[in-house]
Amino acid sequence: MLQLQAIREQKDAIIKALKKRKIDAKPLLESVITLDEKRKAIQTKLDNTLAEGNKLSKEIGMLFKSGKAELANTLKEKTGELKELSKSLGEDLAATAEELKATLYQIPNIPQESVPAGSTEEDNEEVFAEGEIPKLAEGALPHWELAKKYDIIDFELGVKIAGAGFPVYKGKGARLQRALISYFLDKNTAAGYTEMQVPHVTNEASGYGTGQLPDKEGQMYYMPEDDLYLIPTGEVPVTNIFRDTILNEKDFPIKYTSYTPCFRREAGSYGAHVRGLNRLHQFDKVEIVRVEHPSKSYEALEGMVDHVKDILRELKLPYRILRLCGGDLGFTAALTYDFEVFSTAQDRWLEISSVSNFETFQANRLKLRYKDENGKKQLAHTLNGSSLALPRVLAGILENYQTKDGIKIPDVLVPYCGFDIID
RNA sequence: GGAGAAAUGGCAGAGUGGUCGAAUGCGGCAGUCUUGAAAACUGUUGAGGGUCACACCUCCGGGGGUUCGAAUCCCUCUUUCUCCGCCA
Repeated sequence: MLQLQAIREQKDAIIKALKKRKIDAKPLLESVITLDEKRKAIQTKLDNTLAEGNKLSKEIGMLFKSGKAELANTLKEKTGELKELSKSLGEDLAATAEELKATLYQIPNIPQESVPAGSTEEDNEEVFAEGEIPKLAEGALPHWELAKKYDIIDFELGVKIAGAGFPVYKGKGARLQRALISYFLDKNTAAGYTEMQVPHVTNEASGYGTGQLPDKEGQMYYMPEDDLYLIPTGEVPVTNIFRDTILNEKDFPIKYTSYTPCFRREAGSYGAHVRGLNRLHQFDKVEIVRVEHPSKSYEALEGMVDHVKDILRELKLPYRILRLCGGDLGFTAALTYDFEVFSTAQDRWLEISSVSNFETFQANRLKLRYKDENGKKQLAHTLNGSSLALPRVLAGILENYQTKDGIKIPDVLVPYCGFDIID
């Protein structure tokens, strides 16, 4: 959520910056300003009415004490009027504030300067690429066929138990998943991230805090009986640790990592690109989350990017890094780097990590602040990234490491797996 | 799931109808003292709106009500604790 003050002071600059997202924010911003002015006017009127009422009440109290009951009773009539007035003003105020909030919720984050303009993923900017794309033998298979051949992932069994998009990992497949989770967590904690285990469901307030609500309402599994959402990413519970929090400057940097399953309804997905592990309703992910001083957040973002690079290097997977264009940028992000692994057998890039700086956008919703050196409260910056998402890394490993003898396990994972080939 | 008790500032904990945004202690911050630190002493220290700055307004778990006036009384929801039941 953008800050009201920023909208008031830099309306035109914000409209211009939001054009990178291919949206015309002018009407929204203008109605924010109008609504805010209206809110203030009503608030002032209400405050004055209440102040008058408070004053009268005190006088009445004094009069009763000094035995002037008659005079007190006359004043009571006056307070009755004030009470009715403040009630209706209060209703106006609530309605206006609600409308203002609803409008603010519709405005996405301002893209950072370096974000390229553009509307689709075609316009994303490749900023880095590394790793050899392996030459596979004739007849190399996509991962869903390898999964069947070596009996390590059973998609049909998942359909029986839950539905499409909920695979069952078996034997060495399951062990490889667990190995990846442990390996990622070990890498993250070695880099100074504190491991957290968090709830896999969240309440509505948490959904609003990180921006999944109201923007992505239909993408989350929702349990009406308990008014809870299954988390679409560990970002939600981990970042919400800091909702309604005032930090001290010395608390920075805050670095957390957490392994969670992620649940996504993926309404509207279809086609070949959702085959196998490419797009699932439930998948595992290890997330890194940072809360930073605004002056350090881009340094932190680069640090996170380097960290993910390091992991992909160790796994020896060919990857590239994209800077997302305005049109592809998530609602809440100011700058996002996507990591993609090349799947040789599918001959396409698979997104395996997304690393973003949200600047103050989430912090404003979360009311996540810190006290600066003058004791003034400022919004902190939040960041997060996948480190890493499991299924597509798994797909990448299966496809790129296949040989005629079986699927070799990347060296770094062998100690975690306890075997070096799936055959 | 059943019975009872409770919810107040970073924490602990007073406050049962007006002068209470709230005693006191701890913690935090600043200062005095000290070579430095500790101790001691002094001061300061909740959040939001509003204002150039004041004034002023709101907030004592959430929502509603009684009253001229509510942290305090009533209703309701939520959460926590204790006991019982069930249970990984």
